[in-house]
Amino acid sequence: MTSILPAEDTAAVRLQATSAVVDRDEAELASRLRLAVTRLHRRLRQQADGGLTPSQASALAGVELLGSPTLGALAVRESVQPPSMTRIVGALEEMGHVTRVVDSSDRRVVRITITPAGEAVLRHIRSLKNAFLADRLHGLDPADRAALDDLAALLERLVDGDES
Amino acid sequence: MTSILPAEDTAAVRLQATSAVVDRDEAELASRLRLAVTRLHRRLRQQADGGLTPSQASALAGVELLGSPTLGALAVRESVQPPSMTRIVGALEEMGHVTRVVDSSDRRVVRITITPAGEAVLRHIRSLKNAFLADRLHGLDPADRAALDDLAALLERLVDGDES
DNA sequence: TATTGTTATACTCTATAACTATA
DNA sequence: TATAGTTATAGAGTATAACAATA
Repeated sequence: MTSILPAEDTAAVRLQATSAVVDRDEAELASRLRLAVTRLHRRLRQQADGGLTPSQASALAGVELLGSPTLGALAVRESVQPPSMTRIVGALEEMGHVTRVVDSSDRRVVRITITPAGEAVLRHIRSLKNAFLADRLHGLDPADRAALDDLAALLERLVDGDES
Repeated sequence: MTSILPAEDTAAVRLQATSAVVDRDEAELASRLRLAVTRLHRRLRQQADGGLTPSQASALAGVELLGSPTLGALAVRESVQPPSMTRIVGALEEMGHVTRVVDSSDRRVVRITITPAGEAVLRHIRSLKNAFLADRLHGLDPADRAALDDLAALLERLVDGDES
């Protein structure tokens, strides 16, 4: 088993970096990440793990994480417009994975709550071993998995915004 | 400036890992990556850097990387079906970023070649400093950027498949 | 017959605009 | 008037099926 990480050391390059070089490198890195994410998304799109599309799975995880968010708050987290979230939540509700409850103190507001069935689906998704990515990751040594943990954390922070 | 990478060390967890735990961790990691990529893709979708959609930019980069690939080979790399690639390439051709040339030895085959204008667009995209991701990455210290370079390489390998 | 790519058509996801209900 | 969410409609991206050209 070989390491999934490239062997080359970039320290020498960094030592001679000027500010302009740093800016250029950052822009190039951003471009690489963007292209890789675009292609990976297409691969992931082709499978509906646990019967959910990627968007539905992401929204359901968001409902769990945020804890009965309003539809609007969920739309913000998922970077979609409210009408799009109405549709996604409608599909999840039809499958019995969430409930939509009108807020008693402000009846314009709808709160989305995950159901036990929804929790079960999330557990199922998180345990899938034969999905595209799980297959790619299978059998990595601990060092590579640690790097991947970092990568996942990084991607999550990049999406959520960097308030630190 | 703080490090973009998480501080916690996962080594302790790994040391006590049994095979079953490793499998479960891999599945969970795959799930995290999938959800993060889904949401990040939606953020990236909202901007058309350099006048290209993410799909067009990815295909154009693929043409440059593969070096005048056939339409079919490009479709495989981009994980889309041939009819989809016909459309993407058609758009790129209309913009003058690629040319479609019938192969002389097998006239069923179309070779896609990047034009000087296409190369210029790729350079432009790679130098954008105010795109969503570039903005997120701006100001990282060299150590973090080095880590990010590795993570980008890892992400690219995950998409391309792991033939090592 | 098999293969490469295109055309025709339909589906999914998301967006904007207009609307309803509530504040 | 302003806000939260929904409905109506349209656009982008991709897929499958059927087809044309070539091998």
